[in-house]
Amino acid sequence: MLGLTGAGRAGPAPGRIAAMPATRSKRPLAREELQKILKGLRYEIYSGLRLPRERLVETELAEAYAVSRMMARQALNQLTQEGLVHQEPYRGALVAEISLPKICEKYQVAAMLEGYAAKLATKRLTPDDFQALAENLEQQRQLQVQDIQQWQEFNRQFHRIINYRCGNAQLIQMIRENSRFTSYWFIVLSAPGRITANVREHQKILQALRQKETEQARDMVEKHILEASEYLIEFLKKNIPVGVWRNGP
Amino acid sequence: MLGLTGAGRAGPAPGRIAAMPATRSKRPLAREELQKILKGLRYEIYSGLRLPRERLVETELAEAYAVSRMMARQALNQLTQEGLVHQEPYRGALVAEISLPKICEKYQVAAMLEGYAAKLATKRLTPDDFQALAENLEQQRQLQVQDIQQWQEFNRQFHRIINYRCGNAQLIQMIRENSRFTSYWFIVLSAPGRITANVREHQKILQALRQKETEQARDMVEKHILEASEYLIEFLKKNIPVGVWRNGP
DNA sequence: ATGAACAAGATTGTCAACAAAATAATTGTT
DNA sequence: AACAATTATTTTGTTGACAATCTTGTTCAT
Repeated sequence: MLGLTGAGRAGPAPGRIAAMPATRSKRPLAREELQKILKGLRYEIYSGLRLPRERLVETELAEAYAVSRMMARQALNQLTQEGLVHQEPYRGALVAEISLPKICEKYQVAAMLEGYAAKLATKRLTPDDFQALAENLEQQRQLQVQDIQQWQEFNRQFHRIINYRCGNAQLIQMIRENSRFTSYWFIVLSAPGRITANVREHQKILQALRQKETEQARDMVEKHILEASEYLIEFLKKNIPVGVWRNGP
Repeated sequence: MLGLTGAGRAGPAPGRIAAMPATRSKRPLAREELQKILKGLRYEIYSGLRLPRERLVETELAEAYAVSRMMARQALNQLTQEGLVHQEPYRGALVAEISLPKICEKYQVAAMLEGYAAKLATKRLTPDDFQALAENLEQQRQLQVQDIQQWQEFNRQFHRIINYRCGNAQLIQMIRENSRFTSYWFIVLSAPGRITANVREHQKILQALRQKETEQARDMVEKHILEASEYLIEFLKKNIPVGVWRNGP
């Protein structure tokens, strides 16, 4: 066995002057390259640039993103775990199919996660948080109907304040991963008229949180998200975007 | 763009007689090798054979499991994503530290997930399922106090029947991943005396499910798991196993 | 024509050698 | 002897070549 025994993590290498002032290293830091191709691919898939069932050839990706094939490979593995890509041995990777039932499931999970987060948060929200939430709501109310982009940002912020006060890092992690998916589709929810309803629900949620009505707060958040998702599903059924299957795997 | 356009997934390669009857291929099918080292490492970490902060050197693992270094590498990446291993660039991999707060979080998440699953399951459980649940409970009741291993199996089965009827594949997946962690620690719960209490709670849960009391079923499952976890935490506080930190990162 | 055998090309999976970084051991200086 | 600088060793990260597999295109017998 090696020297590093138990707790004694040897500090930074003792004798070593910082020889290079700015040029960190010759190698381009593959950690960042992986993030680059991951972000790029996620964007391309979510935004519809890469359609479901489209092939993702390793060499092509490697060239397109100017990374090694191994990096592309690793990125594909990661995306497979995230559910965006489907892989089969010796047959390569395709953009995963998105089906209406799958979207429903994702939103159901989101409702569960954020509802529980709200329940936990009732015991941990600070006066500062309530202040921030109230200000956020006030800004939402004053918003014009056409500021969809802006409202979306406020909406995300509102939920984020609550979620991040749940006190459970695992849960926060799960919410973040899940909402990587849902937040893309959320844009459709911003149909005019739907915004005012949302703001009203937000107000009720804030009220419940203030009065420490844990179960009520949870119920409200759950229903809030489920209702919004039903709206989205209804919309999608009428107006299916490219690459969404009605009843997929 | 390549040939594989749209839906037309070409079937299995047309002309090719099954030349080799049994010997599938020369290569040992690395897919299975990866599972081998993954399972082995998970077991070693969970069972305490590998303690937290212990170094996991790629070459050593490769030799120990008779796989290539790349396989060991891949396994470590996977385990890092699962949270069992901690990695730092150019410094290697250590067994992740387990802290009491982390265990609490995992159980809280389990309670949320399975509670919601129970809620959803009330609308989908079939008469056959109820039959199976009732039989399971009967067997639990007739169990002797010392049959801890056996009872654990029944307990897992009971919850599995409910969870798998939630109708949400995403949720099932999350439960499965989470319980990879919790199910190991669950063994401690089987303190004598605790079993009878558990069986009583199971009975109440079954009753609520039968009467389609969705919210009540959910509450009960949540409390059921949280209570059990409190018991476990209490036990761990007094009798900390090697490799569990009281307040870790 | 139809469809099976075969060959050619493309793509994925794996491994081993090499480069970069970190850690440990050694040497030299005060 | 204590500390800094250097060298050596170990370990990780990456690249490129090669093998296994799948896909496609062609040929040939029926």
